[in-house]
Amino acid sequence: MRKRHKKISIDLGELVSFRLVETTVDNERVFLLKTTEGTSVSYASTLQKFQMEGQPDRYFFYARKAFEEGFVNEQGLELLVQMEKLTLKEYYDDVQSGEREQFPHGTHLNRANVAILTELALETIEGFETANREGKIKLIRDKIIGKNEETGKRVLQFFLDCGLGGMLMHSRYLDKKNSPLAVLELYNRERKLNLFDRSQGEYLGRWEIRKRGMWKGKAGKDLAVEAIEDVLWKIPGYKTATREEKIRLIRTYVMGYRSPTGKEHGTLQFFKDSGLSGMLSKSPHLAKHSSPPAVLRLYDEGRSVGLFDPDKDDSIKETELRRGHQSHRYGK
DNA sequence: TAGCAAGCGGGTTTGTGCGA
DNA sequence: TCGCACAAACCCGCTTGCTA
Repeated sequence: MRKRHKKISIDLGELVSFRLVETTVDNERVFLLKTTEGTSVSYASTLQKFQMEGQPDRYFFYARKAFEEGFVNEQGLELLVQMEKLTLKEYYDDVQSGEREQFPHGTHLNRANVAILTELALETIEGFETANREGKIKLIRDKIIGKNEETGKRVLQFFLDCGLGGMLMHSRYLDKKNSPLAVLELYNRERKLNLFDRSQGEYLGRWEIRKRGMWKGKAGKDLAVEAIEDVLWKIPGYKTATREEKIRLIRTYVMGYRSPTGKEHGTLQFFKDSGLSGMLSKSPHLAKHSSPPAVLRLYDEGRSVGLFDPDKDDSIKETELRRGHQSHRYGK
């Protein structure tokens, strides 16, 4: 056990005198209130120690008072409200069942709490808890990104239905309010899952989780290029292919794309079916909206592949893209 | 501090016209 | 006939303001 904070003696009602100590219990960082009479372990037993079981809001009142009076800094306050997963699970279940209207005050002031609550919500998805990284990615993609086919709900609604609306709205550790992407990014960071790591074979594209204004500005342009590249990387062998092979693969799998829905086909439908219809119709970085040449040119400009290199015979011609290039069709 | 609701604005979907 | 190109409607992420 290592001491972190200086001893503070303060009269705060039942919290007669205590000092703040950080330690690790079962590999989980927890905060202890050490009183002059002994040590209380974890958030739950701290409440027990001070006869505040079932009164977390009262405990937070004192913790906040300690902060306001300068006995603990912001980091200290965060540690004071750090809860172990078991305790959070009880609060989570109480909120879900309606027994508790909301999470105790201060719950969302701790980064780890936010990650645990996100995890508890995700673990309501069957198989998530035991899934490996790839399994988790698949479940996130299938069950909460985009419209869930069973519930018809999207990712934000998933977290709202899990009772995490307050957390999404108020936690200081989320980059944006009510942003499902911010929640998943924090969970990903805290759990070190590398869900968005593009160097891995399977990963979540940052563009897969919708965000307001996501296609705007330089960041939006970079994201668009990344999204197009992600989609092309799904073509077997594309990621490591030479320029010539890339062009051949694009002609075969993109320009010659046959949609399984049997409606539209070709380049545009390839990108639509890959989840880029929104970018196609709204990205301000496309010379034309929903234009296959514009999409591939944006990608080519961003990655310098040389798809349209006028000095090379095998380059893609815009005329090939303006209409469906029937000679490239496959799969029918 | 947490939760809720309303409203805005932007992303997504859908429908249709047009040209090769 | 096919699929690109565009517009409009719809949906949902996000902000704001209010209350408990």
